[in-house]
Amino acid sequence: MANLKYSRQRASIKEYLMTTQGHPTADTVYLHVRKEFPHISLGTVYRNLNLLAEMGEAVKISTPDGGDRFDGNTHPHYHVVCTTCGDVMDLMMNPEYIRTINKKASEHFDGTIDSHRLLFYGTCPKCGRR
Amino acid sequence: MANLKYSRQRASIKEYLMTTQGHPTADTVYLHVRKEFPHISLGTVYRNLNLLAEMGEAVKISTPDGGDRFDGNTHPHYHVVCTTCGDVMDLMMNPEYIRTINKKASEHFDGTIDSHRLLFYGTCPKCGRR
DNA sequence: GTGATAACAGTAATGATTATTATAATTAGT
DNA sequence: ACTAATTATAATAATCATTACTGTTATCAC
Repeated sequence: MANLKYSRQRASIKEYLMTTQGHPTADTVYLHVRKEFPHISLGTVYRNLNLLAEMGEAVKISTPDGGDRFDGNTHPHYHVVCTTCGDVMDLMMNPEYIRTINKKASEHFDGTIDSHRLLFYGTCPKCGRR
Repeated sequence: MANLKYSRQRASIKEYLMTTQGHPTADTVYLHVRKEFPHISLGTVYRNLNLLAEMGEAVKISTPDGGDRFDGNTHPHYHVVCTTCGDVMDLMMNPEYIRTINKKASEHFDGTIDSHRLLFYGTCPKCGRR
């Protein structure tokens, strides 16, 4: 774990994830970090995003629609995909309830439930008023 | 809807989905249907699987790990991915509870929640006893 | 500083899926 | 049943997101 050297690029990627409100794709991160490091490559962005996710300093959000997204907010929470504009938003939920879902599932499964991925679909406030 | 012609290939794909216990990938379906139609192409399998899913005669299960899977069981239910063997199993849950999740999420989101995708991770009974 | 090691940029490769196109099968009209 | 119109097929090419590889450069322990 300590055998991970510092890199300006990774620091910049993390900085961007922490400050942005949205849930950027690797490509979006790439376009932004490029302003600071014009020669950064998309492969480096992917590698560092996955490194950050492994270290628990970021969260990878897999969506079946389009590419994966990344979130600097590591508190356990869910996400909503707006089916109109495609935007991804946070959905904070009681951690207690999150555990409850696993427990409930265990009752219906003859094995062990460790975790789950939950993604909501709906309409965001912006697209809703129309 | 009626402008959909019959095809032996699609019938065979559906037949396989209905009778198999598992949750095959497009490739697995391809390998099986091939026994009856040695000249079927993977593209045809994909197109018909998606057609069946659109018509509500099958369900597409998107997993972030590996390719999509398909299920002939169209009753609303969830799935568990065994983190040991990679197998995908059904997890029947009270439809009431499924609706409850959307309702609960709505309370924490300033917009509309229409649906959700939920995938569990755990250990299947077979891998568990070891 | 020096050298080992990890990170980098650039590019090639992969894997799953979708699009394209010419040919074949299926339905509909007569 | 015969022929034309329509739609599906097979084969291939294209796409998209992501990962792996290669040689070069930066970081860190000594």
